[in-house]
Amino acid sequence: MVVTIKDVARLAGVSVSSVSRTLASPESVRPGTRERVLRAAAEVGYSPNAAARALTTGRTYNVGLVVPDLANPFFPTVVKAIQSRAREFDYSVLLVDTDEDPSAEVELIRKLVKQVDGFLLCGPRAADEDLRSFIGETPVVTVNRRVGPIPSVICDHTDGVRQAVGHLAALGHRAIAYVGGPRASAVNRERARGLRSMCTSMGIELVDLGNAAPNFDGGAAAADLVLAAPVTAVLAYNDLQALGLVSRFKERGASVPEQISVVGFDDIPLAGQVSPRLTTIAQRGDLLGRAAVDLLLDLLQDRVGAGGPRRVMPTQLIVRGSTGPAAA
Amino acid sequence: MVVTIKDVARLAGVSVSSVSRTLASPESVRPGTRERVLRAAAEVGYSPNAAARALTTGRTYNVGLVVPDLANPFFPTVVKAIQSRAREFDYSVLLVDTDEDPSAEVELIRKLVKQVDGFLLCGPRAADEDLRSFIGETPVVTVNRRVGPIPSVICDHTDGVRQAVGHLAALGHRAIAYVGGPRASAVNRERARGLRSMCTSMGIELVDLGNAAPNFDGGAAAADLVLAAPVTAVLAYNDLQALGLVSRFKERGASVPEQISVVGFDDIPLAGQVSPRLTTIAQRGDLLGRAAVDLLLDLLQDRVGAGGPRRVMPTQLIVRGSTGPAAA
DNA sequence: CAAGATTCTGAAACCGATTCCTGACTGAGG
DNA sequence: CCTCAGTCAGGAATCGGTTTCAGAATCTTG
Repeated sequence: MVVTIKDVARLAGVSVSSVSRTLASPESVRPGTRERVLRAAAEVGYSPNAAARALTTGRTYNVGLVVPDLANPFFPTVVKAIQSRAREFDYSVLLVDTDEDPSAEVELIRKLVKQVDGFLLCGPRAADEDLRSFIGETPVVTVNRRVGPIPSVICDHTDGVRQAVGHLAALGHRAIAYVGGPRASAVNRERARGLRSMCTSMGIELVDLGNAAPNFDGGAAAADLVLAAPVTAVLAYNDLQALGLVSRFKERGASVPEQISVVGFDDIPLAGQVSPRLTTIAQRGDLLGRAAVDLLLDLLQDRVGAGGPRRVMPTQLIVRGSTGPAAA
Repeated sequence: MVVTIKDVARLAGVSVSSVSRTLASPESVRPGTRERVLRAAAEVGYSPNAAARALTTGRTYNVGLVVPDLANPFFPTVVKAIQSRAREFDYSVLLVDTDEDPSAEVELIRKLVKQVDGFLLCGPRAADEDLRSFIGETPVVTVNRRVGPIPSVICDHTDGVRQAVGHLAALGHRAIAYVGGPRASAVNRERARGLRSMCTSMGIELVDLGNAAPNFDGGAAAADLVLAAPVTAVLAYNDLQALGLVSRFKERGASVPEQISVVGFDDIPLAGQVSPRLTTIAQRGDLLGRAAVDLLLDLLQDRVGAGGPRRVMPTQLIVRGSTGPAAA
């Protein structure tokens, strides 16, 4: 049988109120009582029923975590960090994978709204107005996306792009291509925008190759477009794409970085392990996840964190073997 | 304000019981009433409070999902499948990543036990007796591990090993090495055991290189051991290790598969995309996850599935470029 | 059309906690 | 020794649903 607070109360010879109080704020109860209650609780192995607690307090101690695609190695890093940080505060994580589907995303959030105290939306794909519709209803923190007044934790992608373009320019590249990610991805839009303005200001020609799937095959498919374009370097939306590019370049006999330089995004674990090792713009998924949890928890406590409702994390260009001087 | 069942009842001009009934079993209520209730519910945008429901029914509609390490690309596949299958039945997934720590695993399960209807334990690392201690307390399904009478969904790793050894033997290999995974991994034990018996019966010499970390670096570290051993082929505990092996072999100037053949395990997405493409023993994480959810849900309905409390999924050797005829 | 069978509906108990409110007890001070 | 303030503990209401039970409404049937 399940043991409830009543069992503990009976065993300790006190009322349920006293048990509840003892567990919630031990100092509000006399030492003798406290002693007996704790002993009784330990004896029967009592642990409170989360549903009952949620019902009275209105707090579930759950957070909803929404990711577009767990198969993208960047997200597990974030999810791990979120899960572990949330646990520290006794919060559990309800995970939802939307498979890059904006409408599924909205629907799933709707369904979960009563089961969680708030949401962490990683790279949400839904439209701004849909996301905005949740404000007021439930606390939300977006990760790597900025939507109006919604608190967010983002990486400074613009700065990352700046570093990458600077790096390529220094290597003598005068024309570079960009392989885009999902149209619905805010990160993609921000990178593309940053890239345009950066290239313009540095006098570098930018060839936009449109949107490709944010995975290995998407990159491989785009590789031939790159080779057909008058460029000596290519930036990919993420590392998986970059790996796909490199792989297809090899097949086509285009050597990296001698003939073409490749820059990825994210610095997934494998990026530094393949050959050639991938030059990439790193974002620290673990820091991102941790900061997102902290921000959401601040929100839940009604203390808007000292850092305000948005936090920006640095990005860093990691130069490895996939970039080199521009081909003549 | 939040809308409750009372608001719906008032608006529809019926009692809360009728609203509850209408939503739970529409056929038990007169069409006219049903009509009004549904209209009212839609109008105010009612959705039931999960905590309240859990309190009365004793069912949370949550399942606990425990994985050792989400960063291992095999697990996201499983998690995605589990999440999506669970959603079909309106179950939510509480995700826990134990970071390969057996004691954390037990502790986390304990903490979640009141919040879920049951657990899915993917490749649990805890000791048999610890896992057994949960039986009776809460429904549990283990994935890729068999513990006494606990219902489980596993891949036929022994058969996978059989296929791999047969493949290598046919290629003329007479001595092979095995790079092990985590000591706490049941899959590792099963593979090692199957490997031993298979090699014995086929007259192939097996060199056990002990346990390595189940990731790229673990494989890279083991590569030198492999080269120092009198073998012409190596089986790794998983694909990440295999990739690490290949990478380090390249650095050492040992060509794959000419000088040494490499076989991985799992068939993670990248396995078919690197060069040389990895020969590997595939296990379908998606099928595994889906079957695990179905089994757990059967358990929760007290109908032990037609397939009984254990289900075995096939494994399949995928022959690609990393294996070839044994070096002379 | 009345009586009995059947179908629907509403009132109320209940799930397991939290928390407000009140009364009992304690100790201090006069 | 009595009063009063302050501390501590218990009773009861409450959260938002589900479900049992009994009575009301409807339908059959003779």
